[in-house]
Amino acid sequence: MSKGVTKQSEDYAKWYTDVVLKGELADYGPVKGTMIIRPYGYAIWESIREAADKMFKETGHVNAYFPMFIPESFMTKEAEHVEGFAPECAVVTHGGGKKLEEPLYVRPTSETIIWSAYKKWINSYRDLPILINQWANVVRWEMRTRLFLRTTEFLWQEGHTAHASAAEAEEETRKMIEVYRKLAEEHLAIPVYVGQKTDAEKFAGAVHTYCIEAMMGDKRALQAGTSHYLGQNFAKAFDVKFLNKNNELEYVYATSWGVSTRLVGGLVMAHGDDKGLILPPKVAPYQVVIIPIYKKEEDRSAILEKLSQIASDLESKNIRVKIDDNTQQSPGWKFNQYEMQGVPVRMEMGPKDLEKGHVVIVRRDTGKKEFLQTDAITNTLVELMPVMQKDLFDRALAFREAHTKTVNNYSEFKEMIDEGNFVKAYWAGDDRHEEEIQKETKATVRVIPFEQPQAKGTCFYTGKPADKIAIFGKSY
RNA sequence: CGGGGCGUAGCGCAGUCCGGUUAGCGCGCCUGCUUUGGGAGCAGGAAGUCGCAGGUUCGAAUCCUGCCGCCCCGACCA
Repeated sequence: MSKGVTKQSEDYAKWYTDVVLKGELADYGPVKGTMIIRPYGYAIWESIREAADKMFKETGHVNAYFPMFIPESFMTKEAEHVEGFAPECAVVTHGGGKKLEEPLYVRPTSETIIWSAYKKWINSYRDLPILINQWANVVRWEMRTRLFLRTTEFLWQEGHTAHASAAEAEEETRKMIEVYRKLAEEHLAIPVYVGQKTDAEKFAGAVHTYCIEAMMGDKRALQAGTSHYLGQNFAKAFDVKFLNKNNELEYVYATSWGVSTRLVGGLVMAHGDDKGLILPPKVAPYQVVIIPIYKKEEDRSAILEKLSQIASDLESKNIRVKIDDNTQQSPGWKFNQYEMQGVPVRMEMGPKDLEKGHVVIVRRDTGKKEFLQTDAITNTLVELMPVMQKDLFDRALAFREAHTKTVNNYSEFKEMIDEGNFVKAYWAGDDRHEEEIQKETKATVRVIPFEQPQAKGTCFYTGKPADKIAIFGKSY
């Protein structure tokens, strides 16, 4: 196995795979498209999960769990939904050594099984809203898979809420896309465009879909989270009605929303460089890795004693620390390994440092080295963590802004897309126009941002008056 | 499903065209000694149904036939 990772400029896709495999985030499973999430990668997912779960609870949601097996008859109840999902579903036909009377779909998402339960639970407006989230695995038989970004089985959370009015459900849909924006920007340090999907890109079964959309290091777009306003589509399919305050029967209004382990892939591609991963402090399994350097046994014990003191001091301030005193690898090997794994800060201490009462600190994002007096370590690092978190966000934002171009006509559009940019332009086209553009340029409307300019304009493609701008890009 | 490529040690590969002793190399792994401030050195060692099945041949990783699997590009995809 070669030492480093492929350079981004040489082959970005290879770079990504190298970082994920050699950084020990994940490995391939035995079945095509499946993924083993290794402890280091899983720790990153756990951090994302904890942050998200906290926000869900703060917004009034509770967790529950629904079965993985869905009767075939459920899947076929919502026409658009079945059309969208049936081709990519795994189906169980046998159980207990016998052919099943009704095939069971392995959930690709849980709207159907959850709404079949909501039918039992909802009678009156007094039963609403229901604000349930579940953490689960889902299966989609994808043709082309990539670790974290698109795998046959993946982990995610799916919120499924039921409401007594369209307005309330719409408010929930918006509230949750805002939760995702915060998760991406404040926790993962990934800047995102927030807005609405076009009809061509929306969820199968939704009235409309909101999303957060991020730019990766190769300037391609990654859909990082979605929140769907489902209207009464699933309530009608599963006949879920409630008595409103006027004693009238009405179909229930629904939302669903999710983020997945894809976010881990987004994290890799939003911040990584030629040395590997760069983790924002908030998601890093350990924020500081401490590497002792010594030759003689007496140096070793003195250095380790000092370092464990420093480590427990940092831990008392809630900084996650790992001391690597493994003697099998050289310090140089460790430097490279932890850089590949994106640990925010490295601390070194050798005999000379111990003598002088300082340590060496190296920031992963800038590579800058500095000496720190031992009594200043804790305060300095406590202050450094939020600074690094912000710097990473700012850097990603500056990169995205530098590669988002505004255009006024189709030839400019093609040129800018060809160079790999996001394109921002007035848009009044429909599904058909979008398809034409995709055929010619591979780019699609990633999102129609909520944030819009005051002025109206002219659609760059159809020439019609347009009151919205859209963000186009090539996507993962 | 169409086009291209690849299956040889845990990983990455050479050897295949043109059949011929005991199938090599790098990394990793094991043992020992020396090392440790940017992927350590030396010595020794373990590890292979050459993707599977059949055929040709005195002899097959190598030639022939069939099959299986994987990767890349395209189609497809929240």
